[in-house]
Amino acid sequence: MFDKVSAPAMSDTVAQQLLKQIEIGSFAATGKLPTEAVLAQQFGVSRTVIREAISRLKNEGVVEPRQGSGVFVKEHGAIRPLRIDYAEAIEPSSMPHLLAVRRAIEAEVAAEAARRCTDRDIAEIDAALANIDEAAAAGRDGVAEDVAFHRKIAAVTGNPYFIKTLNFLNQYLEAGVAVTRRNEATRDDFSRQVRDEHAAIVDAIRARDPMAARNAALTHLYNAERRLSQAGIC
Amino acid sequence: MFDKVSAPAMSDTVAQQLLKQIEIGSFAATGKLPTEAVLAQQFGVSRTVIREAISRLKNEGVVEPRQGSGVFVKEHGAIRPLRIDYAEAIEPSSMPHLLAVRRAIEAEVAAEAARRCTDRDIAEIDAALANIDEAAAAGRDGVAEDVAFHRKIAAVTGNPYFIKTLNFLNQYLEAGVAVTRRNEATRDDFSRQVRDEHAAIVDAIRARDPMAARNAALTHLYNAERRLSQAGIC
DNA sequence: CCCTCAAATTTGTATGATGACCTTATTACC
DNA sequence: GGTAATAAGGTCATCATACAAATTTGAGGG
Repeated sequence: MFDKVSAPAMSDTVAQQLLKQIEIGSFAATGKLPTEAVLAQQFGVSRTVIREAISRLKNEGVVEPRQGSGVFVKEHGAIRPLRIDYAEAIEPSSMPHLLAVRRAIEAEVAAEAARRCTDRDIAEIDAALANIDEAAAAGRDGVAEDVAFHRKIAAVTGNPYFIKTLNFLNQYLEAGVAVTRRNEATRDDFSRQVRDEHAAIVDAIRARDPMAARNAALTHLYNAERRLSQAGIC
Repeated sequence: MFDKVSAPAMSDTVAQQLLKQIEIGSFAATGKLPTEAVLAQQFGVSRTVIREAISRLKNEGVVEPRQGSGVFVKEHGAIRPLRIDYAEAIEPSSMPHLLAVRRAIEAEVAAEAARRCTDRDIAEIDAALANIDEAAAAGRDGVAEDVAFHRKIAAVTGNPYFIKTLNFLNQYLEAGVAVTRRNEATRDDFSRQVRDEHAAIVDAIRARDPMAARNAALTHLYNAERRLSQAGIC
């Protein structure tokens, strides 16, 4: 019924572990993976599972199997895009990891925004903040306004990669965020807490205090994670 | 250059054709694909090939196989990977922006590492740090060792997305890092400064002090940016 | 009508075999 | 001795079969 419970899937875990080893550089010496038979023995699974795992890594452009020769790790001849497997990303266990990345970005975004923001930027951020309250007052969940608020702050940094990265992460976090906000809407203490945290970020930016802004953003996202876990998301 | 000639690879073509049929909506009626056995017969291949093809579509989030039930097409649309145009990324003006993203990640990585590291992790990080000195003593630039050091710290966080993101960023920053390290090697004050900054990060992690680790990492990367600009990179 | 439970269906995994292709070592020839 | 042809072994690609695990289905009993 609920897609979460269904699939630990051996080939998935093997692919994950292999990818991790590759990224760490375990096979950097030879530039190629052990044979399928050896891997099967190491992982304690059949060659079938190993082959499916390798097939995925091939599909992702991480490795290139050559018939008769071996499975070679592809050295980035081409720039490899940052891609996160959807099935893996929506696993509850992945949520804290994705949130950690977002936390890292948002913290630096806040600090950078505090350094570079103009008076006009601050006014726009204030407006975005007010929009969240309006949405709440209107009975909407305010997910879009919340996203817009954070996006506005990212925009004032003038760093397009912050925005890109956050947009990318939001693809995976969106569902969780929506649930949290719905959850927050039903609890006054949560709702007020989020408001205060947002206000703290804006205040620090307004004061042009990068350190305070960073800490405020960190606090906000640590608490967001806590709220998520209390909501049973992760 | 012409690596394509060798392997059309049956599972690839099957996956392509299946994807096309799915996009056309051939299975929209039932919402699920025919059984693997039927597909094998239709395509005139073995079930192995069908399974590999389906495995890829699953990996791409197009379908979701459920044991005992069937292979269902996921109405969920395309997740867009994070791509950065290479020509844009290597422009000097982009370098500070990419560095800012890296700074964000590294700071959180250091904090997280300080929280979760075991004694053994610390020993490995120490070893990675020593490797940099060894490389320097041997007259090498130590780029690989420097990268390995940061990667090791990222590894102890247990967060695969940190590693992925850093690897992704390194694709673009690699060149700049190499130049900086060569530049550092020629200036004792730079070299010593980098050593001290690295040591500060490790010390904070050893002390299990997330805040200090974050600040040490931030300092390191702010200074790295300064050194880059003094070297005329950006 | 509903509940239980067993059979049928379907994907997941394991195993063995064969072919295609590559690498390496050996051999034969000059 | 050097070089090219050849043989041997290793490795991935595919196939075929069998069994396990999970789900769906349907029959039977209350």
